[in-house]
Amino acid sequence: MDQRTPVAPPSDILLRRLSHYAELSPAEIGLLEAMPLASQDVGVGTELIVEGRILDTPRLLVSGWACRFRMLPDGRRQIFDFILPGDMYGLCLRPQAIALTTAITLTQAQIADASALWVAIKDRADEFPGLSDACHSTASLEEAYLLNQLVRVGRQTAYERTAHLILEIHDRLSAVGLADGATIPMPLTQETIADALGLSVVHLNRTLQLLRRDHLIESRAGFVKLLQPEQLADVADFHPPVISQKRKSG
Amino acid sequence: MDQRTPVAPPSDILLRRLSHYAELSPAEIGLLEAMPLASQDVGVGTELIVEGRILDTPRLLVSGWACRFRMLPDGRRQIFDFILPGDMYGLCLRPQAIALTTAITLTQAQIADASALWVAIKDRADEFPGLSDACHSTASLEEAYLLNQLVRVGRQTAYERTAHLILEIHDRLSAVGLADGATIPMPLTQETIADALGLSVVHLNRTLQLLRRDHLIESRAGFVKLLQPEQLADVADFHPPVISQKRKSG
DNA sequence: CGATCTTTTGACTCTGATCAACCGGGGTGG
DNA sequence: CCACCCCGGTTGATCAGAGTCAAAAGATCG
Repeated sequence: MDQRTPVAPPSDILLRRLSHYAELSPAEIGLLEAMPLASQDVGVGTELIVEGRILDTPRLLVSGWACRFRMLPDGRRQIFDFILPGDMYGLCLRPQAIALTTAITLTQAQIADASALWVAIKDRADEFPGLSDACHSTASLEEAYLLNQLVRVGRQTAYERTAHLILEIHDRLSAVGLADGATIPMPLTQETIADALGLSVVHLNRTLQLLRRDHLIESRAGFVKLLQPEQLADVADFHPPVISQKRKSG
Repeated sequence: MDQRTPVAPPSDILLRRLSHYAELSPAEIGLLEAMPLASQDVGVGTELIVEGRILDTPRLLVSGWACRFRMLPDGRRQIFDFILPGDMYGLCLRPQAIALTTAITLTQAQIADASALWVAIKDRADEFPGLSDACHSTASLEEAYLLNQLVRVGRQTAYERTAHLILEIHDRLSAVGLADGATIPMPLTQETIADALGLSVVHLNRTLQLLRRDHLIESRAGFVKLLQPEQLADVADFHPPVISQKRKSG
């Protein structure tokens, strides 16, 4: 029944994630592990961020999926980005910033407080250079995803957009160890995906069928498998975001 | 011939801009005025930011327009946002961040170095709280514009998008005193606007004609006039971004 | 006064939206 | 246990918004 990640301390997924972006010292790893292990369960549709409120309670999405979005008066919805397991939200590098969008959970989810991490990189950045770097990297990534989203929605065809989004999600889930090779969980309804891609549900459905018929993806009950990642990346013009200069050369 | 802003020190436009977001102390105003008055002239198509390069040279666009964009391999272009007079660019609150997009000038432009401001808010934020606040606000605004852009392009019709963008630009130009009431300079070609709105030039042209026919705007040689701003805001569902809590109440 | 760029117009196409109905599974309540 | 219902996915038919192609008409600029 419960399809959430098998029991693992909240710090685990975050540790896995941040390690990708910087070398973490034992002290830093210690800090992550000392972060409150208690995580809270919330149901579908829970508001994680409320537009207009001050962003002062950094949190970690331990499991489950969420999204940031905006509604138009007549019910049209645009999803800006997805918040995936291991992502932090409700924080902003700018002090006293207020939330520009609302965010809600799209599945059951577990959330944990991330204030400790926040304090560490904010007030004691020099003690925790790795954490600081890694958090800055995740902020850059978020911006990169937003730009990708804009290109998808603004200039790509339905076919390209869909492929591109799938690749991006695969990339992100891989980074936190939630991809099983080319197979990723896909708990989103087609309606949700459509609202992210700026398409109608019906058209998205047909586009997915096309991708399947072209043997680029395979999808069954809550999962998507990338059959030919290279071709897919080719049609979508997908490039994993580059957010830092290579530090090691030669 | 030369339609740039009448001679005014570079610090002027920035001062006008930042004063909107925070009370500036005499010391802070002094700092802005002491910023190198020398501004450099550059032609159309000059690269202001190069994707992949480290963002370490904060600059001020004193006059002229620019944009950030990305190209697809087959020539399609998505413009992410516009850089207007009084905007800063080439900086990032995150240290050692690398540019996620390229930016080029769309008109002749004047640019000035903004390192002084940068140093002030970065290393001596407590001495310059107003400047610091104001700069953070502009960063938030940039993000808000990006989100607006996504809604336009993802969920609005051509008619709505066009109206929305015009209103946003009017707002931004007003903030730096470049709007003459409801009339704003519009140095962009329709091709450029189309690339921002995710439309074809032909369709944008027809959409503009519709807006004119509906007496919502008027446009002539390099200028646009908003004839019925309220109606326009209504069709576009336009709301000026709110990026800070009201500080004064009662 | 050409040459080039931008805007405009016309005709046609097509991608993607809309409307409506149906299917299938899982939960629920009688 | 079964009927019902609701939700999400699928299909079909039709429509319309927006793209494409092509060319003309204005602007601008050496």
